[in-house]
Amino acid sequence: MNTNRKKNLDSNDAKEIAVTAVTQDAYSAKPAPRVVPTPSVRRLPLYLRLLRDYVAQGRETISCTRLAADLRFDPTQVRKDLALTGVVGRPKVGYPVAELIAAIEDFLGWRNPVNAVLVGVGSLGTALLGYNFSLHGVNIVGAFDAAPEKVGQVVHGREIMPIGYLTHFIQHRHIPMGILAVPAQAAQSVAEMMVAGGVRAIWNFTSAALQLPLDVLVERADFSASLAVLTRALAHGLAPTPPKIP
Amino acid sequence: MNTNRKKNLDSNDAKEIAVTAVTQDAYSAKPAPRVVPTPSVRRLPLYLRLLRDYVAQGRETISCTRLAADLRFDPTQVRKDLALTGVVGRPKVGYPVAELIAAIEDFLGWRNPVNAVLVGVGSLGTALLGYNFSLHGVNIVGAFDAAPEKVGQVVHGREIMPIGYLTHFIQHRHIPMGILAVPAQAAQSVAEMMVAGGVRAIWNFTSAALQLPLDVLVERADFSASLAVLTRALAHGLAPTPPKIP
DNA sequence: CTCCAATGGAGAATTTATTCTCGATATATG
DNA sequence: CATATATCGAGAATAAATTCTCCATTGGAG
Repeated sequence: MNTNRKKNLDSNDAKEIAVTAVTQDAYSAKPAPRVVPTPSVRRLPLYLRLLRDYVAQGRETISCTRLAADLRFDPTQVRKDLALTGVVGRPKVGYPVAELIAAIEDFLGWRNPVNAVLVGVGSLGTALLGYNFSLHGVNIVGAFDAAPEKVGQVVHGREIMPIGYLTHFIQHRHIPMGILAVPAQAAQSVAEMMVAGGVRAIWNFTSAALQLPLDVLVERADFSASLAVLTRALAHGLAPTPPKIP
Repeated sequence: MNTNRKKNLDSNDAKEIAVTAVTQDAYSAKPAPRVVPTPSVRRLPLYLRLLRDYVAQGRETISCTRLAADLRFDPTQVRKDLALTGVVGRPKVGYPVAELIAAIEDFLGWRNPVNAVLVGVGSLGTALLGYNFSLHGVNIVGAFDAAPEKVGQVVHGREIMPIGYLTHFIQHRHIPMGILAVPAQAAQSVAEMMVAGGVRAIWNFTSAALQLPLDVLVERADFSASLAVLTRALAHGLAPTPPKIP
């Protein structure tokens, strides 16, 4: 009964297709739709990965039929997802690969990485520090840990700072994102420090359910959800193999 | 149009509530529903985590109202999710905590862990080997890597074996699950080896879109999906802060 | 013992996501 | 130049997930 937040802006989204640049470029961008399905956002990186492969193979255009076949998706779903980026395809040809890549990166904010801090330099935290997420929209610019013996160590080029500095560091450098890789018991209090510093989003690798202000976006990344899907399927005679007899 | 696999058995699921053991236990199990929403399965571990906290606090029963408040979920959603386990609650009291825990673990198959092999002992693979997933339904019983210098090393108590042994190992020990933590370029070929060995599910930490038989369940665990949600939100003025004005 | 308030259960209603259908368009072919 | 066909775009139809509504039950208060 409460979630009427988009009711007031979903009435004017169907009447402004292809008004811009009808003539010259043919691959013209449409205004991006205002409301975006989260599952589509999650799928976009998959397209991106594949599109880069196509570039490596020298392709300049790609049809959604082909994309769908490679991903085992429904072609219509691919079209709807790609429509989010505003790139338009051409009949009989497909979408321009290079433009699509750029548009997806733009859409996801992956051309302008945001800064982030990571807290909890255990085995997972260390692994995360080892990745370079700058092509995925995130730069980890600080690492923190509660264990005094870890403070001062340098892991993957970053010196570990004490938790006591966390809030001030975030505040002072205007860090918008925190990565939580601490033990579950510590999660809530560390998350609160992050929020106190002004973080607007948290990537939560712990199994804790965080209690935070509603305007802080928490993305759950702990392993138990996907494990649940896998083990449940294996225990109960596996996913019933969608028959698909069209 | 094709997915009519449940149509023929959804007619007889509403008329047999609380027929078993009406008198003595009161917390009687109902027959589990046949079709299960995946989002619900993903949420079950969250309940489990919270329920264990409640046990630690000495609670014996818990209302879905309270659970929902702690998780910021809708109470009805909590009820529907818990109904999957077959545990029934009592008005004015709530659900029996201990029974719920057991029922969720059973439902997810977490009381009888399945064996799994892990391939790719890089930083992420090493971190995964360090976790003990046996309370989450999985025992990693073998680790493999392509790099000759890693083979023979012992990581978190497991000796790394050469990739060449992978298929035979899976086949011989009837391993139902593979964990993919290799570089994306190697993902497809390693996945095929796993499938050749007889694996029925793959936990895929790579960014590759695997092309495998449809009866092999692939659960995507790579980081790009959740990063996409986070960075897109941060780039475009964040999740519109659900106003919640009831 | 009777009434009240909290609660779970079931199904309906709504919202969200996916898939289907159709028409338009651009390229290739003859 | 005319025609056939692969493809996209949009909207409709379907399916899935979430939320709402109502009712029955239970324990506690008076």
